[in-house]
Amino acid sequence: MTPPSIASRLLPWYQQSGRHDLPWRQSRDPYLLYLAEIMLQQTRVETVKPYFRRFLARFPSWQALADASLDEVLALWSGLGYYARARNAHAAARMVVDRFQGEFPTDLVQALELPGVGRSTAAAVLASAYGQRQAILDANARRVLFRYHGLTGSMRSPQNERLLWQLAEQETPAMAHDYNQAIQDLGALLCLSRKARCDECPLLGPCAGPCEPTQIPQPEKPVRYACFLLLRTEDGCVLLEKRPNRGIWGGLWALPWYALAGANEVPELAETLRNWAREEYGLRPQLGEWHSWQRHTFTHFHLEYRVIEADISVYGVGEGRRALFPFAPEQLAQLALPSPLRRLFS
DNA sequence: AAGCCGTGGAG
DNA sequence: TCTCCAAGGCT
Repeated sequence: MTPPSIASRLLPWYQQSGRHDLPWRQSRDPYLLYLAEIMLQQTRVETVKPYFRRFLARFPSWQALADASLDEVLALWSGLGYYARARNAHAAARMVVDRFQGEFPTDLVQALELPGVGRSTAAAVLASAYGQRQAILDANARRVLFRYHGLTGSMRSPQNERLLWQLAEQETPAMAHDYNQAIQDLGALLCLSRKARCDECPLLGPCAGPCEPTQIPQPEKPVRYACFLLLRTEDGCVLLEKRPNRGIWGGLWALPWYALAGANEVPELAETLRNWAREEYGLRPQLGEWHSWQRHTFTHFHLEYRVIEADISVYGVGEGRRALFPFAPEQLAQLALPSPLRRLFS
């Protein structure tokens, strides 16, 4: 007892009610479509729009992106999050230029060789850029297919994962480009995760209804504590260090991060910080004002941090184990900074 | 396979 | 204030 195909009802609705004004909707440029797909991973459309505009203006082609420094790429990604996407996009552009003759692959297997391009992203680009019949399975398509076919259990269970991909392939018509956009619009506009607007849905009837996947209880996020050292030189520069490409804020510029065991004040914390600054960075800062506690939530932990101001009179690069670089206040806006630091400096 | 990787809006 | 979650992919 299989329900009728989704496409027959979905496509007319899409023509009428779809989001046809999105900046990447009209183009068939593989580079532009690729960039949109990467930025949209785990990220809302409205958040992406201004980043997409700026990024495309500065890096309008594979070649432009490949020629850029990673530092500048990250600077334009700053605030968008999941910075591995930017590092991967930079590497992918170089791979397209060097290995694929400057063209996004037309073959799914080759597209999957690009770092940061998984099955759904590759399929989305091949469908929209080249008109191929390729099925996507993003959060929207997942939710729509899950409900339409009345699935039960967890969305992410291996069984449902296989089943959802199978359904995605099965439902995707030859006009995959329009269908892929349409099912994403349906998920974003009507088939919402919390309150599905079934009364307006073109799939009402054959759809099994707004059945919900069984929620896997998410483990509580642990809280970590830290203080950030805001070091200023006598000529007003701020000292920043480049974070390693792995881990939180990979490749971005940040303040020295001293991990604390807890939120409780330690009597000798100032002395500890001075010793740490000397051993790690070769500095002898004069500590100043504490900022108030702030909370920043990452994917898998909360960070409670406070900034402490500090002045240094003598500064030389390379005196400690870890390098710090001075930046004048007017330079900071152009840097690849994580959001909390962009706020701090603004 | 499950943990890792950001951020901001919605409720 | 807090949790949830959004055009996922990598290790």
